[in-house]
Amino acid sequence: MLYDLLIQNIKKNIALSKSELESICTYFTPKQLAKKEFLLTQGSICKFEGFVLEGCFRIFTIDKKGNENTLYFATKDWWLMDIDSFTNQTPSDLNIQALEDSHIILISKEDKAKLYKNVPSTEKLFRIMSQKAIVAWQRRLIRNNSLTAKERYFHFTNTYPDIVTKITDKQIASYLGITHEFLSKIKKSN
Amino acid sequence: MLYDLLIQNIKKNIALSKSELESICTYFTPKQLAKKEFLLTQGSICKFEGFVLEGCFRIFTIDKKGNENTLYFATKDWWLMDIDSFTNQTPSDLNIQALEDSHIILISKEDKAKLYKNVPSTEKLFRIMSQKAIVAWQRRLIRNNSLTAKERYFHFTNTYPDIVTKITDKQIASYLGITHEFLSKIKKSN
DNA sequence: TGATAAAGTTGAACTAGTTCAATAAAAGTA
DNA sequence: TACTTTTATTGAACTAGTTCAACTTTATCA
Repeated sequence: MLYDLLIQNIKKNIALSKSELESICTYFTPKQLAKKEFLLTQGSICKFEGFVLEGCFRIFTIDKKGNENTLYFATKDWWLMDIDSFTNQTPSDLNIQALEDSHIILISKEDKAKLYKNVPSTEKLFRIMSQKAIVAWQRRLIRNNSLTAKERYFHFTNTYPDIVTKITDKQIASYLGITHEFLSKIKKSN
Repeated sequence: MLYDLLIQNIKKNIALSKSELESICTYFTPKQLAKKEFLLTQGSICKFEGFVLEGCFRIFTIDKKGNENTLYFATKDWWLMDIDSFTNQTPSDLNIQALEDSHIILISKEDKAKLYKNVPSTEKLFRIMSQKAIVAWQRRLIRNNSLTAKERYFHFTNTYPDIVTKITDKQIASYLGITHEFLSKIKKSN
């Protein structure tokens, strides 16, 4: 079923009743995106929180020098949003682009508020999810400061072998914080 | 009063009743730390979540090469913990050290669980706090990848002028992800 | 107060990673 | 199928940041 993956994702974080899980699902609506299509562009307001059922996305910024900086990739079972823009309804710094034909489910800001109200245990759910995300961001930061580009590259390919098959080296480089030319040299050196 | 700062901190995130706020405070116990004293050391389990009333702390790791990597500094009005170790009661990767005589309040894992149960709105409070933290970590990561060391140094000193007065250049360097020798050269170059 | 440790500075040699430009390979499109 | 655009590779010159070592300044504390 459409919402099975979402239910499994929730269950990884918290034990909820069947009726709670079913209720949560009703707040999400499906959406398809074609390859290269943008779900969010820098400067616009993030009106949804998304969850990937199928496909792959890249979440990235473009800085003043024109360089792309990839924050993360989201495939099946990942969440998708600009938390800041979604929460405060302010212009986003992020771009979210489908890297292949993709299938997601979305919840709007208004429905998210209703969800918190009508299914109070979702507060705990999203608290736990957020706390796990903090840990992941902290670890990424430490890796960026303590590992070489080569070590980071191998950490990435070992940790996300499934994502690696869906993205270009240029995109990996923008995730690792190096130029794609240097990534090419890293790959050759081993 | 002892808990005024905590109450103000909570109010920045969520509107709670006076009784809820007072109830929350009862779960926290005060603790003093002398300069250089550790609240948490790498390998041990984080048994508390802390909030700084006075003083300054450094949260850092030491990697395999022996290099220190500062995750953040916490002064008055900052939270203090290893979320991962606290949540899962697993050995911590982090060190938390007082940089001056400090005054904090702590809540244990058991009391935090009781707090969530007895004051359900704290789920929302900590969800909101966690989401703000994610935004901050994401921005830091983007800055690290898109700014030069010199730009990061000035961003840090402009953003946290109060913290700068309490820490050494060596500690700033370990936060910026550069050597202290290079930081010294950055400072001279301007 | 003086002694000792720690932090900060400086310079020279080095290296990880960048920049630019040219070319090759692959993917998208008609 | 050929044409165009994007991605990947490679080399040479460069630069941001490191390493090491010597020295100076500032904290610490008995």
